[in-house]
Amino acid sequence: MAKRVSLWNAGCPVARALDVIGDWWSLLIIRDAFDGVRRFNEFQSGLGIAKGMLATRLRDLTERGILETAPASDGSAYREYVLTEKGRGLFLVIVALRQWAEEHLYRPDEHRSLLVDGKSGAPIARLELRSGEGRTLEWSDTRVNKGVFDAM
Amino acid sequence: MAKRVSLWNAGCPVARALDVIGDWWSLLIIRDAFDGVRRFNEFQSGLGIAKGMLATRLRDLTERGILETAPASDGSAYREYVLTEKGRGLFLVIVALRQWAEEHLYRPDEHRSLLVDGKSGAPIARLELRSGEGRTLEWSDTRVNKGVFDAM
DNA sequence: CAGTATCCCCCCTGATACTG
DNA sequence: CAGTATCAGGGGGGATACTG
Repeated sequence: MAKRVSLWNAGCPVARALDVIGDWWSLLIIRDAFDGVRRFNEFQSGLGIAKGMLATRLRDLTERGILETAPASDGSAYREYVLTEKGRGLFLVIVALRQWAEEHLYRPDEHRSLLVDGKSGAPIARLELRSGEGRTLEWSDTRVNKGVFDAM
Repeated sequence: MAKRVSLWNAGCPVARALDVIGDWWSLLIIRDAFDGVRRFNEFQSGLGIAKGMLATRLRDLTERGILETAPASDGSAYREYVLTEKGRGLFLVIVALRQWAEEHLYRPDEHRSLLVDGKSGAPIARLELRSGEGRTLEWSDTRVNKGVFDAM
């Protein structure tokens, strides 16, 4: 973020997304926020990030509308950082990363945290790509329409 | 990648995934690979990345099993970089990023590329989180089972 | 606890030149 | 075209000290 060259205007949503949350710390902060972390020091000690960096990241994410600050829920004098609706929209990105890592980055016997259905406790299903009508698609069944979003 | 502090062993699949593909260029290279880019110079001119950086990134991604090299398909003397099965597994990560950006980072009238069903040309469906039995879930319906060993 | 302010190093990254 | 080598800078990011 705040990098020399921005791909914000590249017309590719992937590039624009990475322009906003594509640095190494942001998604980890967001992941922690999904796990219920709200306070500065919780983020700091949990991530092992330098305080200055964390302050910068929290400010950036807030400016970009992914986090917002709220008065402390426990009545203390400090702010809490919570995900906005826009921020919560990143949940599927986190899940996709998690599922890929589970399938390709772990040995079967390795211990890891697991995302489960809150009620049943059963693991959630693999994300699937579907057509508008609900057919399951592979990557090779898709194609990218370059900028053909004509001026309606 | 190759950063001072690695979260590889953190027991959180998200952290481990970011450790491997969490830098800014990697996902853009992978996105281009999904779009059919295979040659060094195609990546270089398409991304505007410095040649040295690109060489490093391609090497890293190859070492990590996300890309592999193949002899040029057109008979020329050079290598091509193509996604492995592990690399192709990142497609849903790209799609999730794309969908989030489309929903939260674009004005309705803004020009952008579009991922469509290769046959019908219709846009693909929004990814959905589902329980093992197929029920649609929200973030708030889930919980993370911390691994046995590591905190996080 | 929740930051801000400094210092400073290292490495990411770009630019350029060189090679096969 | 497909890289490698080298140099230079800027800022990411850690450590520490300081403040309310």
